[in-house]
Amino acid sequence: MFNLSKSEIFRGKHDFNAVHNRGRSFANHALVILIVKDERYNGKVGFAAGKKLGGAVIRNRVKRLMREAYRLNKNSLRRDCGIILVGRKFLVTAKFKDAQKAFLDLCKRAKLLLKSNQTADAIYFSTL
RNA sequence: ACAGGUAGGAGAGGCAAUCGCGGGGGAAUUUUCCCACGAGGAAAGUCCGGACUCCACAGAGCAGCGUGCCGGAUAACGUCCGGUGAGAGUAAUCUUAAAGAAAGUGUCACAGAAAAGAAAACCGCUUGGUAAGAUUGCAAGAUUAAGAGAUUGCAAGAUUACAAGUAAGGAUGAAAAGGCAGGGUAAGAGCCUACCAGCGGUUGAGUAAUCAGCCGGCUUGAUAAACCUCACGCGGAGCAAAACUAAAUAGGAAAGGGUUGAGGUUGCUCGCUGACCUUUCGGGUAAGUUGCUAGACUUGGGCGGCAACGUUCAAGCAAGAUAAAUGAUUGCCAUUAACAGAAUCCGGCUUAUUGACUGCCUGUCAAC
RNA sequence: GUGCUCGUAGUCCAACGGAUAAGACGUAAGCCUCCGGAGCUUGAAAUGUGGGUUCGACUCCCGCCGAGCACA
Repeated sequence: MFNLSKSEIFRGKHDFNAVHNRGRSFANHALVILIVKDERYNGKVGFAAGKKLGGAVIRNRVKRLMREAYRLNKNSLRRDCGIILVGRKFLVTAKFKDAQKAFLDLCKRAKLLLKSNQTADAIYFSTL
């Protein structure tokens, strides 16, 4: 249910450039979302963290936070587009709950959420 | 007890549950389940040294670069260990690119007399008596009534100029051609002597750097992290190395050069190799597999060595990704805790770093 | 992975091993003006950082920090 395997994540310069050039962007203090509406992508996602944020440890942490937020909520998102998440400085010191909240807010603004579904938290706790 | 020095290990989360990630193994058989494993002391900087791969299994000379007290360790090193000299500290201890300045060249600002040929005389000191000469003494003596006394000669002579000697003293400077004391001298000077420093020789100790003793002559600025000399070392490129498989209109086209030798082999000259190379135009790929982790390996013990380390025995297998794997939530216990993420692999160096801990040593104070 | 270059006032730049670190623009104060501008005068302001060599270091050497470039 909450798997996120390699085949669902963008690989290579080619895909990143394509989304970056054609996509629409939404941003808040924590992260930036780039979206391209294309059914071929089938809900693939990419994670990025620039060198400005810090060293390898910090960039890894930012990417992990974003991936966890995406993984736990991906069933309530639309699947007919490709997404790239770019980390911002807030995530360096943020806790997971704050990161997830920021992510969901941004998804609402980008109209990525499926209306009929329960909230992500409800799904999460029902599996426990 | 306080202060300091030094060596060292460990390096902040642990346990349980749930959801996930990476490659591996197994079961199942087409997408699931199970199992164990999964970042560091610096993984970093890329500052050195190797292994490995390809180019002659790696060649010669010059150039270039690096290292630089001595001995040892090591695969190797610019690393480490032990020792010597020099410097710092009351001491424990620490620091040290520490060969050669008598092969040659360069530089040494300002100041100062002089800054590198044993050179140089500004002040000072001494001698000469060459020149000038205030003044003093003695003698002669124009003029004069006398007092006075021009002038001349001889002697002494402050002082000035000149000549010569002198580097002990002053002044300048970071540095002034050994230091200090005595003798010596016209005044001075290694001119002579003792001690110290340095130089050369020699004897002894030590593998050696070096140390100690004796003798000798009598003294040589600093800088080589300036050029340089000497000794030693270094062939080049790097896992995007290298090999294989596949795909792409696809072993493309044009011009130029080429077995009378293209290109490669860091720069040049040789030597070696031996068929492609360069530019332009047009068009693409940038995918997979191997390399890829069992090794100068890890842990523990014995033996040798002051030590670095070597050797031997036993046990063990411990990441292998490729937009690149360690995270999230809850509970309990600790506690609010650093720097930080493998990318072919090892040995070092350097830098970043929380709160503590352990061993040994030194100094001061107190008590016995 | 490999190789190379560069760090000097707020900015752009100079500077043989000899210092009080030069210049331009900007900036501060004053003069001038009814006010401002222009002009004139006078200032302030720097060697990325820690060591070493040297009598003396922006300069030479070593270690860090930062910036940039090139190749595969």
